Amino acid sequence: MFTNLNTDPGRKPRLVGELGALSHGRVSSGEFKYSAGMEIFGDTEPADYIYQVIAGAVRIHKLMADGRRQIGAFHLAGDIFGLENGDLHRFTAEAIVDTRVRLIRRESLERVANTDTAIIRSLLKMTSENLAHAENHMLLLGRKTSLERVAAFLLEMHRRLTPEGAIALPMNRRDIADYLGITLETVSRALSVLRKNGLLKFLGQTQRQIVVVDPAGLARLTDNPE
Amino acid sequence: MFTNLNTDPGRKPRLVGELGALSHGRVSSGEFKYSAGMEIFGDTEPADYIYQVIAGAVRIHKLMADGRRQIGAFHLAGDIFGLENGDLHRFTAEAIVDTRVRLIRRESLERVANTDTAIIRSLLKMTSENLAHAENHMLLLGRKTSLERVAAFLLEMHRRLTPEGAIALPMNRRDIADYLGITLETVSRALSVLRKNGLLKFLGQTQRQIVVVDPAGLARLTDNPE
DNA sequence: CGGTGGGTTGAGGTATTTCAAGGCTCGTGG
DNA sequence: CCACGAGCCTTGAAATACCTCAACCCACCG
Repeated sequence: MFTNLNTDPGRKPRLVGELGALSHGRVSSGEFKYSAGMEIFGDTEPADYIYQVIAGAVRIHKLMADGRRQIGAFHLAGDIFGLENGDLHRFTAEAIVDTRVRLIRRESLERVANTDTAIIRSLLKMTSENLAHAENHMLLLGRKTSLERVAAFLLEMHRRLTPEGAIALPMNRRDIADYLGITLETVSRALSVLRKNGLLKFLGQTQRQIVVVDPAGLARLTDNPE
Repeated sequence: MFTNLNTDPGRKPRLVGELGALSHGRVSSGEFKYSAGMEIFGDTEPADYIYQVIAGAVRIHKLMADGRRQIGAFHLAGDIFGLENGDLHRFTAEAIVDTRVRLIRRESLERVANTDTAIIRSLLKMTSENLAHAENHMLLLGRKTSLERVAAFLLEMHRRLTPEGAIALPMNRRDIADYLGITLETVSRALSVLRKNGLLKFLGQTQRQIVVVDPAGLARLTDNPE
């Protein structure tokens, strides 16, 4: 019943509002499916396309030589990702679950942008939103405790994929850990603490857990600007 | 002799290249001086101006309710800061040392941007550069050891304010610590280790230290994408 | 000169990591 | 249709990187 909360294709794609030209057919775009775990693009690859999640979930990350990983963001239905100013991608992007994605040729976007300032403004707005997210995430990574990080994560997911109140998390504990800069065991322990304090419930024991949170209670634990 | 390396007003301001209109006098701008420690703008204040460092150094930070601080970036001669997409600043900005700053009315920039796509493109480019910096910093804050963080910091400063090879750091240990998400004692210990390993020299014991680094050696210690 | 604002270093404490074991779910193939 | 392995999650116990607290030093300034 709750299984597809997060991948609901009925959700209104945000891009339509953001980049009017796309819906006017002035920019060439295609659609593509990636199954869980597939790489969408790699770090330092040429950024020939930008992407929009139609349904599913995507993680973007950086990897260190010894395997340490930092996930910079999760992208959910409606989100744009892979937008770069330079010629190369700065993250690797992978589908977390089976995911449908719209592809837009960058070249075609550039062409339209030359004559249409609204398009560039949209790109600027999206880049600014990514920047604001990264800035808040720096505070989390630099200064918050593990409990605060996990509370902030749940609040973010609550805000982004819950009209009703139940969250079906598409990502596993390792993904959450690499997003929050802690280990998967610490994530698990923090979730247990929150559950014991009644700020969190697991509905059903099915692999991808469905979660109900108490946003006001969690907000008291973190210092979230969002 | 090295005292003012970092605040050299002779350095070519980067803005001239970035925002041509400013040098054409089509955007109203003024100049202002802030002494060390002064606040330039505060978190959640209206973003009526954008700023360019002419000489000196600025830190921008977020503060938690209990005083924990995360510095998002240091801005040096030539850098633009305070550029927001929304109406409010998302950081507090303070002068680290005595600093000269150029102010540009946002309203006046907006007006020009309506007719000049080059301006919006410049804003997009600058925002993207800030984003790229934040993305790299997330990896540092989430996954690097204290030694790797300090090495990365020194490399960044080396790249940004050293044509010659000596760095006069404008910020103190607490600022560095809050930028790197560690404590000032840990910064100090890491610097001592680097010094013992010959990757770093202090020139002169004067309050604001001058530092000479071995970039290749430091690079081996971190995983820096920059 | 005495105080203040850095900075370094040591010793001990602690949050988080690491290592390890065990349980649950689900898909697959005998 | 059941057995089994793989993936995921949780929990415990021990190790450790970093933090906290504290002492001390030095440079600078009124």
